[in-house]
Amino acid sequence: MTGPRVRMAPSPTGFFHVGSARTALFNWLFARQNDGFFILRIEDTDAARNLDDAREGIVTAMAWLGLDFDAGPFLQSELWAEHVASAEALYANGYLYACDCTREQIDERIKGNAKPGYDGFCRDRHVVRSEVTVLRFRVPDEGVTIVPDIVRGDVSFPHDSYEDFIVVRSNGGVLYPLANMVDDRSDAITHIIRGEDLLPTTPKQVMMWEALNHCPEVAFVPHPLYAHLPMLVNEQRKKLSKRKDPVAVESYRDQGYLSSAFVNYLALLGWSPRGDEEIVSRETLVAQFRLEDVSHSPAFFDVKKLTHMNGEYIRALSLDAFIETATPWVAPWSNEWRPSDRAVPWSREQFDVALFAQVAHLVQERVATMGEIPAMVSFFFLDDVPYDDATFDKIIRNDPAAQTLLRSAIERFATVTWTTDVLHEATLALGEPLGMALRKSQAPIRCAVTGTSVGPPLFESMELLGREKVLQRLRDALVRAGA
RNA sequence: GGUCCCAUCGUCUAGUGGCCUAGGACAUCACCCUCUCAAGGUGGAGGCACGGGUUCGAAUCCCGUUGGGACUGCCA
Repeated sequence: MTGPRVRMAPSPTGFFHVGSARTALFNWLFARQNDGFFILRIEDTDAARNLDDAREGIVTAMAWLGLDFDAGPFLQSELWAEHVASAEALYANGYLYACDCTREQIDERIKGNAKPGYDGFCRDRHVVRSEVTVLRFRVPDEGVTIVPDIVRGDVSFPHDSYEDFIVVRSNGGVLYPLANMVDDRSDAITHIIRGEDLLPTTPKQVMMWEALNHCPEVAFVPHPLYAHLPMLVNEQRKKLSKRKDPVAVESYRDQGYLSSAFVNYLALLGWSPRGDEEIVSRETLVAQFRLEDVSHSPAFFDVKKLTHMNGEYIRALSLDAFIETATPWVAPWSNEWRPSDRAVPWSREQFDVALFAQVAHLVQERVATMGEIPAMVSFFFLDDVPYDDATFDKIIRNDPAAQTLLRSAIERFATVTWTTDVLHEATLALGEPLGMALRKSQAPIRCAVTGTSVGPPLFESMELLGREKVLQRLRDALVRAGA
């Protein structure tokens, strides 16, 4: 295995962030294309945030996205001893020094300073380590650190813009920049592909990586290359916020976005396939993806476009595949997995699998997400028609002509041959004496039968629903209208 | 404030000095199709932030301005 070694290192929050998903995807594409090795590592160093379910959530989301990893998931906390050993090596070789300043003391001291941040007060005080001292990294006073970045080229950071940052907490805990970097060393990571928000802290890691390579007791590890991906932003052009923006991958899955469409859309954020076609297979993604081609500017996560693409993917499904895919949304009780927090409007007894199979083709081309299906077909399964009151008033209650048409429809439909075509012709004929074109005459019937003015083709729906139910609904509508 | 990143239609992007009268996609508008709604088809409107250079020639290279963003924790 001579290919690159990459890793995805999400922190365990309650859900999988779309930004993490995009980062994971780009790592995965890079690894798969180059016969590389992809590692999943969960950054659970901060004990307060450590959640037991988080690991399972991340693994589940990765599986849904179809991003398989070659090793892991590892927990960063399990490598605690190595982090400490690396910190001790840095300390022993003079790269770290102890500091017993409190936040208050520092703030007081630097109040008037032009440059914010720690002032290096303890650099040469040889403070004795204790449970109140932290370990700080001695940042060179002059010079720059260069971050080699595949996306942006070499980025140079002046040392004097960095304070002597804390590496080890007073309680002995090793902070993220070191822990994360030590893990990358032990995993022999060759390419660090992550969000641009990490770019400013990268020089710290580069400095410490180099320092470690200079420690005689530490094995030399060649420096990795970086690829900082452009941020995913909201409409306000701010970094996607987990509080204000819809960023949970799980919620997109629950709403009925297909993972294939989701992945395809994610790939388009900061990258684009060759040619004019944006809907491309996973294989094409793997074949064409280039880190060098990743764009430099932030990308807005546009749900509208995602939704459109999802509709295209749904329509491209075979009818059988569509029915199978739809099952969790229409018959959640029959599946292992079902969308969370999604109640179906009908009961298990009311639902009719065979009928749904016949209805499916009518809705397949009308929905953009699987979650839209129930509302569109509920009138097939519900005993009481789910009337939309405003529509009912407008189309039937306040329209005497519509009521007249309904009466004649009841009479006519009682004897007519029960097929789509005949129903179509009959409705056309019913409207003529009233001076109603078909688009006008079908409206009250549609409203009476389906409860609303929009939906699947009416006459096919009526055929599938059956004569008895249709006639009953027509009569009920008149009663409801008080006519 | 400091450091760094970024800048093509409203949005995602193609474009790597002449193929650009700037291409595609989403959104939007119009028309067609049509039993509603979609889908589909056709067409339209819409962009190189600004100012200087470099060059025979700049969306493309350089500088500056402006604008946006990220980071700046004993979080990750």
